[in-house]
Amino acid sequence: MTMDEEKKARRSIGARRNPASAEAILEAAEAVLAEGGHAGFSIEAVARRARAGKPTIYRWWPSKAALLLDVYQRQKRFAYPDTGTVEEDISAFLSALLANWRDTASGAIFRSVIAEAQSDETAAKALSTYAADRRAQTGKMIERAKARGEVAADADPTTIADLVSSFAWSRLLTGRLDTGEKELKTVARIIAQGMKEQGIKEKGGA
Amino acid sequence: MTMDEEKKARRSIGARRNPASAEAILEAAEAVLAEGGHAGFSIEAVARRARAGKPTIYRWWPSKAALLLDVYQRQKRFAYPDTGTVEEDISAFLSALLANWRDTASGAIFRSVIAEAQSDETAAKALSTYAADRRAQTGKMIERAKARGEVAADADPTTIADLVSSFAWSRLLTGRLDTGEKELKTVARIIAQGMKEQGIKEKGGA
Amino acid sequence: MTMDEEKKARRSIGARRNPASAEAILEAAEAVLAEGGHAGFSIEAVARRARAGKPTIYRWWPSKAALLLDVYQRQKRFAYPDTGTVEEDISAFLSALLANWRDTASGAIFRSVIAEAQSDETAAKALSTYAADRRAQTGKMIERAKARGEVAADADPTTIADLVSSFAWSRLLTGRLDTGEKELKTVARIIAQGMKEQGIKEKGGA
Amino acid sequence: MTMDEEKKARRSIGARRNPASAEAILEAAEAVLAEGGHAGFSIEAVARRARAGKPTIYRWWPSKAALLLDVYQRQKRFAYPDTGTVEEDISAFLSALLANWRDTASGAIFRSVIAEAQSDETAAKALSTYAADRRAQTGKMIERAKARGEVAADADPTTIADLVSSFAWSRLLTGRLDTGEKELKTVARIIAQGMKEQGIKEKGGA
DNA sequence: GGGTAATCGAGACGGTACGTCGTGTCTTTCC
DNA sequence: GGAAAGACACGACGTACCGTCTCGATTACCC
Repeated sequence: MTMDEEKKARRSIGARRNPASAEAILEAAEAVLAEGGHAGFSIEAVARRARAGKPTIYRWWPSKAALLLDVYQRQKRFAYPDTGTVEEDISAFLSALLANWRDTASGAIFRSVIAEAQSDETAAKALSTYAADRRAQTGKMIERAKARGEVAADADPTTIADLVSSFAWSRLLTGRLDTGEKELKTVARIIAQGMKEQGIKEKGGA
Repeated sequence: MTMDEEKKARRSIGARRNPASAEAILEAAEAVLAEGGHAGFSIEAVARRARAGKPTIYRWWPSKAALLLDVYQRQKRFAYPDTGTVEEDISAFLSALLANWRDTASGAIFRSVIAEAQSDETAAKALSTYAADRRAQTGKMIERAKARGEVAADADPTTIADLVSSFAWSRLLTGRLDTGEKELKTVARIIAQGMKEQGIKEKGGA
Repeated sequence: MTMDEEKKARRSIGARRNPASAEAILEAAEAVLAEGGHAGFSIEAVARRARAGKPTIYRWWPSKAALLLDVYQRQKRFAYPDTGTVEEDISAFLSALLANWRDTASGAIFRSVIAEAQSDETAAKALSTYAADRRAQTGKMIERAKARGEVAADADPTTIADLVSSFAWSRLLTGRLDTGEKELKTVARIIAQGMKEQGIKEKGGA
Repeated sequence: MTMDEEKKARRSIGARRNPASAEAILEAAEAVLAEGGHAGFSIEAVARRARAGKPTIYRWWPSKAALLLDVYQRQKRFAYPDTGTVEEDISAFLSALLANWRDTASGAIFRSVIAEAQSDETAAKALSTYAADRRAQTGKMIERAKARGEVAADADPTTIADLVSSFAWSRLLTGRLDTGEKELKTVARIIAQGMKEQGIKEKGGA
């Protein structure tokens, strides 16, 4: 079936987008990225692998960044942990995130998105939006903690979330995804500890 | 002077590196980056602008990233603060770093370095070495705090330094260098607070 | 017209070779060779002059020599003589060949081809193929003579053809294309005479 | 001894040419040519192999061609055969010449000289002189035959010699030095036979 | 139900940049 | 002043992709 569909070159299905081609291109892009990393990722390589014409790609994705983003969107997300304490939540979150990046193509893909965003305006905007959304999601962990009274009332959840994901980004971008559980726990503990007294210090410091 | 010196093509000054060429190449690299951004930055363009041969560049800088890093370090003039408390040290450090990235070309340059490192293996290595060095430098702030008894004895200075610089990287890479002083202070406080109790928790957790 | 046609950059005309590009490249190659000689002949220079991309040249001509050979064959307009006797055929052939080399650019071009073949393997192959083809063509003169009974039945036409063209090559390579008709006739006579008795001797020698 | 002399870098021996360097350069040039052919032959490669500085080479040999010619001159020549009949003389000469080119570095060297002569004026002149000298030498074989009455009185020895060596050149330049004895004998026979009747035909043809 | 229009794979096109090699010139240091 | 050493500006090498194009075949939609 898959064979019948993909063995022979896909053809036009009339004056409209062929979903099979779109699918094949996204899959090929993911595979190319997983195998060769950002360095080996080129429209040519994707077209070759997808047995698609370059113009077909350019028709639907105006830039490398657009394709990259679409590929990243296809990646499925893992669930946010809810362990009962914010420290363990953070630790589990970091552990799951790094493992996901390490064990699937997501890591390579996200690295590419970030890299692309440094020179491509569209990618930058998309990444910015995406990151803000993630921070909001991650912030919910903090808000839960706040509701439990684990965290100072005036601590900003998104700033804390930012701190957590910054750490993960940094490990991704410098190829240190094999961070041990112990270090992750240390980081989680620092952040969790730091949040507690937040309010008191704020008053005193101002 | 500059004219007289640079008008005619530089020549070899014997079997050793010509500092004038090195200087011209770094200057040209900076200029090319400033004008065309990361996208327009190529060894060819730098060579053209510096009136240098490509092999001269490749002789001294094995990769695009190595050159970029040199340009970055050449431009960055940056003093590590020593205020007396680790919280203020971190806050001042972040504030100065982000301001430096925001107000000079060095932010754009460092973004390029990071982007480059995502596709080029030698670039990754160069960045890795550089980042480790920076962590060690930043770690000294933490060690000073430790000596003063501000920090739990078994807190790892480089992990803390990593957390601090991760935050800065993340702001750089997502174009949020205009972070307000207040937020920086918050971040500094969280980390500083978190470090205090580190030891106790570690014992309990182990 | 030529202006209108060539002023703007040629484009692809679909997934097939663009004859206009091929033509422009061959013309440019000829011009470059005429102006700079073998020393100044480079693929880069041809591409520049033809306003063609280097890959377009490499796509169709695997080596410098292949391009040179095409230029040579494009320019050489050359009819094999058929005078009725092999001696006069050879004499006329040599005379016409040397005159063609002397009076047009083709001599210089063919010199380049031979020179190129001494260092480039693919060039050597290209020349080898071409030379074998030429020997076969020239050999037809001998075969006609054989049919007329002018030549011993077991004389190998290609060996004879080789002897004839060797003489021409040697004159080309040592810049002695102004060989007088008389000497050419002498050479033709020796070879023609020598062929006659070939068979008898061969028997005796074996 | 050779070790002691060559192991350590040669030094200047004062304000005059160091014969050891000249020798080392010529030997290196020969070796490079033998190993890599004309393609691998470069002043750089020779300098590397001879452990000599490039300027030292340029000081004494103004061009690649000059060095090449010097290398060729160093090759020792084989003796001209004198078998008693011109046909066997020619056959033996061709056989020895091709074997020499095939079995020693001479072949590669001479190919290079010829190639170089196609673009370098100096080399062209030197080759021209050398070839004329060789023709004169080879011509002596013919003159001996003439004295024995084997050859028509008015046959020009150098033209015949030219025909013979042309054949050899052609085989060298097209990489066909493994020509069998039989074919060489055929060629020798044709030329020898052709010379006999030379005079008679000349009269008739004129 | 026949013409039009947009799609598809394919791959050539003019370009730019890659990283390497060789050129011939230069200068310094040592003899 | 010769020689080793090696840096220098230059420019060609052959390859990889870029983004654009034109092609011929293939439907779906609209008159």
